[in-house]
Formats: sequence, C-alpha cells, structure tokens
Amino acid sequence: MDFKDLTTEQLEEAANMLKAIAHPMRIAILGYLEDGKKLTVTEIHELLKIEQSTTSHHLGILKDKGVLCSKREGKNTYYFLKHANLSNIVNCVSKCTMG
Amino acid sequence: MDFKDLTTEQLEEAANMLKAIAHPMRIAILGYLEDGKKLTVTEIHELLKIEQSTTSHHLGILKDKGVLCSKREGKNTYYFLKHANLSNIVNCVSKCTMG
DNA sequence: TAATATTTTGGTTAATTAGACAAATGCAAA
DNA sequence: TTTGCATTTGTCTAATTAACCAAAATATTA
Repeated sequence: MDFKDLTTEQLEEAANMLKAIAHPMRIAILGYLEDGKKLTVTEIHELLKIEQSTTSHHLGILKDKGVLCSKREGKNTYYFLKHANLSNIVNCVSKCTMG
Repeated sequence: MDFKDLTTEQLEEAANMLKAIAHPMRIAILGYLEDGKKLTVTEIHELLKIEQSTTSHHLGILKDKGVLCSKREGKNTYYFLKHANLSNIVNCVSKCTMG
C-alpha cells in the first residue's frame, strides 16, 4: 500500500481513529477487548476502577471514531472492536514501550 | 502479551506515541518514512507542501515522543523511524479507513 | 569574517480535549 | 406504573494542541 495515495479525508479519518485510541484509559480498554471479547460499560468501569460515566464517555469516543461497535442486550450495552486488527496497533505501540 | 500488565507509565508512553502519530500531516510524514527511508526537513516540507517551520514542529513532536530519530549530516537533519514496526500502525489504521 | 542555507525555538491566538458532576434516558422486573 | 439499574448526555473549567510568524541557532561556503 502506498500512503501517498491516501486522500485528505482518509488521512483525517485515520488520525481521528488514532486520536481516539491515544489515551491511557482507552488503550487499557482495548487491551481488554482482544480476540473479539465483548464487555459492558459496567464491567469495564469495574475492571479499570474509573467512574462509570467517564467510562461511557471513553467508549463513546472510541465508537464515534470507528474503533468500537456496541450492541445492546437487555439492560446492558456490550462493546467490542470494529476491526480485529486494531489490536495490532495497541500491540505494536506497547512493544515499543517495552523494548 | 497481556496489556493488563502494562504499568501506568507504559500506558502513558504508549498514549503519547499514538498521540504524536494521530495527526493527518504526521501520518503522511510516516508514510514517506517506510522501509528505513531517511528524509530531511526540507524534503518533507516540499513533499507535503506545508510550511518549513510547521514541518520542523511536527518532526520535533514525533521525535520527542519516540517515534522518530534524527541525525544531522552537514547542513541537513535526516529523520527516520525509530522502530521499523511503527509503519504497521499507520498501515493498520489506513486499512481501516479503506475497507 | 560575512553571507547563505537549514533547522529549531518562542510567542500568540484559536480550537480541541479531559475529567468531574448532575441530569436525563432506556430497559426490566415487581 | 413505579422502582431500580445501566447508560448516555449536557455543562463547566482547566489543560492541551495547532498553526502561523518572527527570531535565533547551527553549519557550510565565499
């Protein structure tokens, strides 16, 4: 692939996705959503020990920018990765912080 | 790898790297630096048709957050990827904006 | 030394973002 | 319908970021 072929719109969409991911809490959230896992807002807020409404905000940002999808089932809303390979991004950048 | 094992510091470093990349111009810059390519500030500013000092600013951000390295040779400063696999990030997020 | 080319830094203003809280909405069971 | 749980939305202030321009710093050449 040749990135020089990306349009301005595609560059901005890509930037928006990365901007959505580029936050410690949101990276941690993605860490829990590998391999097609689906979690509710409450589960994530308990796992990460952050305010429930703050959790919802972060999930909303990730969904809005095309990183996550959500599906309501009864009282709960389950969140999960829109593209499986988005885990690679977190994977890759994490590797860089370790080596 | 288990992201739940990442420390707060590592999460923040990862977030800072992604934040540095998460900008249309900076994604475009990384697009030109695949495969170990090295380019000068002037070359990049001409390729992207943005102000020279703006280019330097963007490169400085990428270097400061550990995405790029630089090496001065004579009058010129060459910039290049610090980790080869950082191309994967741009690659991955670009794919998501195309399919 | 002086002049030129390349790059970095600093100052400014406008725009965006984070985090907290409160209020409102959606759903299910009694 | 009323109650309670889960989630979303709105509002606010503080902090961060972008882009431009001008000035300074670094290195080469005359």
